[in-house]
Amino acid sequence: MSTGHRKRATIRDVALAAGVSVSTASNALNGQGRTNSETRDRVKRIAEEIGFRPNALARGLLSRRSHSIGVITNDTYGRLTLPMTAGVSEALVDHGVSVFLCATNNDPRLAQLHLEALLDKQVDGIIFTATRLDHTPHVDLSSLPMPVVYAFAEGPANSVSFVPDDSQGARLAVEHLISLGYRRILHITGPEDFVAVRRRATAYRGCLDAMGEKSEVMFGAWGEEWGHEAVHRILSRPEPQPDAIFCGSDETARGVIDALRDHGLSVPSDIAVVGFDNWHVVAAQTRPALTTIDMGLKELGRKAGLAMLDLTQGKPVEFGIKAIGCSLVIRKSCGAV
Amino acid sequence: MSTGHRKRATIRDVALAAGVSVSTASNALNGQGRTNSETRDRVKRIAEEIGFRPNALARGLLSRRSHSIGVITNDTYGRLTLPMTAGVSEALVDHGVSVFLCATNNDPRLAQLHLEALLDKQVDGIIFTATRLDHTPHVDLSSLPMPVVYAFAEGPANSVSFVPDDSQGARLAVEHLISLGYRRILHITGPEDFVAVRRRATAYRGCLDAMGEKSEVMFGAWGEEWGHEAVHRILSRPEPQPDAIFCGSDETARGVIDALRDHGLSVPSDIAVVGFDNWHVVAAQTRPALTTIDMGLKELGRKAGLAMLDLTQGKPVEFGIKAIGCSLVIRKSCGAV
DNA sequence: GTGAAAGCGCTAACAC
DNA sequence: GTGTTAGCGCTTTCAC
Repeated sequence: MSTGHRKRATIRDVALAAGVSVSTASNALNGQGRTNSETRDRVKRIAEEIGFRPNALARGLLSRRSHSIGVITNDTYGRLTLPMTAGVSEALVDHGVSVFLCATNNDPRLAQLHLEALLDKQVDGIIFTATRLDHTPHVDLSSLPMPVVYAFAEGPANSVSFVPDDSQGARLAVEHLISLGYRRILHITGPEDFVAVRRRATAYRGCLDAMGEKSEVMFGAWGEEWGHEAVHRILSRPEPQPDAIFCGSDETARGVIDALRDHGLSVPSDIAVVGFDNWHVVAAQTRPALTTIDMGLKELGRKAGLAMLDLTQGKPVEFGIKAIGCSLVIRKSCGAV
Repeated sequence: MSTGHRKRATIRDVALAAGVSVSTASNALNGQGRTNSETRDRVKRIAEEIGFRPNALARGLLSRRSHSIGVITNDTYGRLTLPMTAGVSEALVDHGVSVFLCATNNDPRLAQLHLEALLDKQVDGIIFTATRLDHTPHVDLSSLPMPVVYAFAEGPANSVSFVPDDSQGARLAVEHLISLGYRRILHITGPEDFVAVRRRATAYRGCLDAMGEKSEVMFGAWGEEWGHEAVHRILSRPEPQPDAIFCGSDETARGVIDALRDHGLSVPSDIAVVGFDNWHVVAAQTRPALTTIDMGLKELGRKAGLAMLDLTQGKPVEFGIKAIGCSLVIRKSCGAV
């Protein structure tokens, strides 16, 4: 059985077979310079026949563009990284750019190792990504010989960053509840030291303030357990109870919904619930299925990829932190028709 | 503010600064040939000082080794791919090998595009990965000019493949139940057309047959909903009821546990439950937390990475499909102390 | 021990 | 239009 480890055809083989010089072959293949259309077609046909593919290493050496970029992430689990990286990759593959994925596992040594490998490989740019917006790289990205883009992370002021618009996402959720007539809306969310948590909470308060309604935020751990605990707490205090709960994560929302059911309250007729993340495995399987906010991570990745493309091509790119709009996904837990 | 886009130091700069020729600098840096130890140290020191890093493109062009490999996956969601790729990457980063991640999204055009980009970039090898063992690549990997390794996928007989040992994993689960005294063990699992589902079911039946106990397998869709439905079905038939349920996925197990609770049965005192996957977001948050089987995906990725390393270095690698052992993770739903 | 020269595969000036 | 030449950054004979 052929292992297929035959030597690969080079442009010399093409030139030889076509009876032209290497440079003519190159010109013909790349449509550069003046080439007789007949020779050009012949060269192209022969290249196709012998399965010639240009060596990107050689090209890169000359052009100083490797057509590859690196994505550095601290996320091994993949919930945020993979959709985002898929978006990046999708934006770039049509331009022949491939993506090195480097998971640092929050280990500075690993981060440094990966970074050095990327630099050696002459990547055209680096995208830094993290599990939380206020996470900082374990390596110095401030003076690299190539552009750096931050995705789901906030870089320094003179950099290009893309983050989900947490404020707008929270507003989307709360305004949805308000439009359905809910007024006593509670916010159960994650730990206050997450910047995203604070932004969502602030936006939530803003909406209720504008309506002249009271607001209340309960900070806690991420996860379902906190949802249970929070519900127990509020149900054991005097009336009036909230008529809707906006949760800072789908996991918390799931905990909230389960706890409400345990207490004999039904969602959404007794209390409506909206989550945040649209993490399918959670949101689609709560009972009832969860109305939630989608951060559009893939699109965020696509935007980051396109910005990187522009940067590598020397096109002007607006600096600063760009907030990407979230969208509302309506399921049964609130507002389904 | 410096953008840092200064021209990078080449080996010529090092040679110039050290007052030696380029070839001597090269020898010194790589410890090749005969070099005066004093010159060698000087060259190395100067290289360090001016921040010289060898250009991997130039090196690769010469050595025909790019020190990069490609991972092709159809998984955009990331549950399986990312831990595995992290394992691959972890095994390789210390050897200076970086990993291109290519998500095909099950689109043949995209798969072809990615494959061509990888070939052009002279990757030293390709690892193919999928969301299910019996998924086939959308591109022809049979006669590539570099080695191919299959991870969580079964390649042709003359290839190197790593898969979880589904049979052993299932046995682990069932034997755990048996050792705890359970005898009427039911298996609620996924769709029968998955090879992994069939293997787990066969191993399950084998264990019960060996004990002289009856076995029963219920195939269905993956997901929690199927868990609910299956429980409703069994509880509405005549006695005797199972005393334990082995589920083919954590999601199904979660559905089963929730449904049992709805019916006033408690886990594990009335019925014990074991899952499969150890998908943290599911397994850790069921009530009670789920005893389940871990497929060791990261380790599987590491093994695949190491095999790839050997292949690229021309070392002998055993062909065929290697099954990687699963492990039992004990939580509250069965067997916790 | 060290350096000059050749060449990996490709592209871009510049003659012809 | 086409071919010759030079060179991207590096490693590797092979003289000296």
